[in-house]
Amino acid sequence: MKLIDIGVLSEQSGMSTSTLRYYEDIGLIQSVGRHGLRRQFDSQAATQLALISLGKMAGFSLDDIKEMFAKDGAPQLPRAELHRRADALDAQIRGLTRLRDALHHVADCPAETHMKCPKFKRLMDFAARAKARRQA
Amino acid sequence: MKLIDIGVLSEQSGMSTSTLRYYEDIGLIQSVGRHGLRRQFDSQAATQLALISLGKMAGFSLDDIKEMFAKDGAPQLPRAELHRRADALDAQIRGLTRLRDALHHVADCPAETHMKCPKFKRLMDFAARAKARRQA
DNA sequence: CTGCCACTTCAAGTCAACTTGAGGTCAACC
DNA sequence: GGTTGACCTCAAGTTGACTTGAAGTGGCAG
Repeated sequence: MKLIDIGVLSEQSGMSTSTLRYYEDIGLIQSVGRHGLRRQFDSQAATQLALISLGKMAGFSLDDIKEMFAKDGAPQLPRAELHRRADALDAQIRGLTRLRDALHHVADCPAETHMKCPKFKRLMDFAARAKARRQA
Repeated sequence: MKLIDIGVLSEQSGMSTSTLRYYEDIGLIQSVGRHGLRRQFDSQAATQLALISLGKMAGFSLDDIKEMFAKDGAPQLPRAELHRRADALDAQIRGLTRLRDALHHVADCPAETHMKCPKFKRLMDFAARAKARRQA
């Protein structure tokens, strides 16, 4: 297994070396050795960082991500919980799709006020309902 | 136009009154009067909060959201920029879809290590590529 | 008219996720 | 063998987004 220097991993992943050190501190990733003082990682670290990156995109906290995947990308949680989180993600994806549509809409709609436009109103009604559900 | 008390808006939106005051402080929403000391809002405020809610879901900062929509939900930015942001959202939606699939996968895949599973590898390859693009 | 309670202000506190600063180390290139 | 540059540690600082605390106010039910 060939090792990669923290600097290389930083470049590959787009995360600063201080972030990588921070992630190691909190136990999110592991280095497998040193070259002089410099941390060395194996190629699994790149996979982990990819997962972390996706998890952050989805709005999960680092703690959430930490308990979602073990260091090898294996699941840390019971199946049912993982499916539950995946379903929550689905709801979020639907919300984002609405926001994307709303953005395209306000960019192009000729109605002088958006609340007069039935399409926009539908999008906002959805947002209101989504919010109410989240609160419950 | 009938006015709603901050407490009612708080209940409707699922945001605490202190959050609503904070949002008013930073200019994200506007109250239209007082009943005694209590802020009163009009029904547009509910729409704004719906947009704010969606924007936060998408990972936009409050500042981003503030410049994206004016107080009536009208676009604050040039069309091209709004479309650009919508496209960025699209990329994010694709990433979240992959994460959702990855979650379902790790929950169910019988392979003893995930990196041995071609399906999982494909998902992670995507994540790595997405990250590289973002950095550029 | 007296409580009560949800609001009010304003400053300070909190939390996650990093970043920065000071002072130090070491492999590699000249 | 000296310089350099990217790393090292550890503590402290920063940012965004709120929340909390203390002290006060005012409409409304009884």
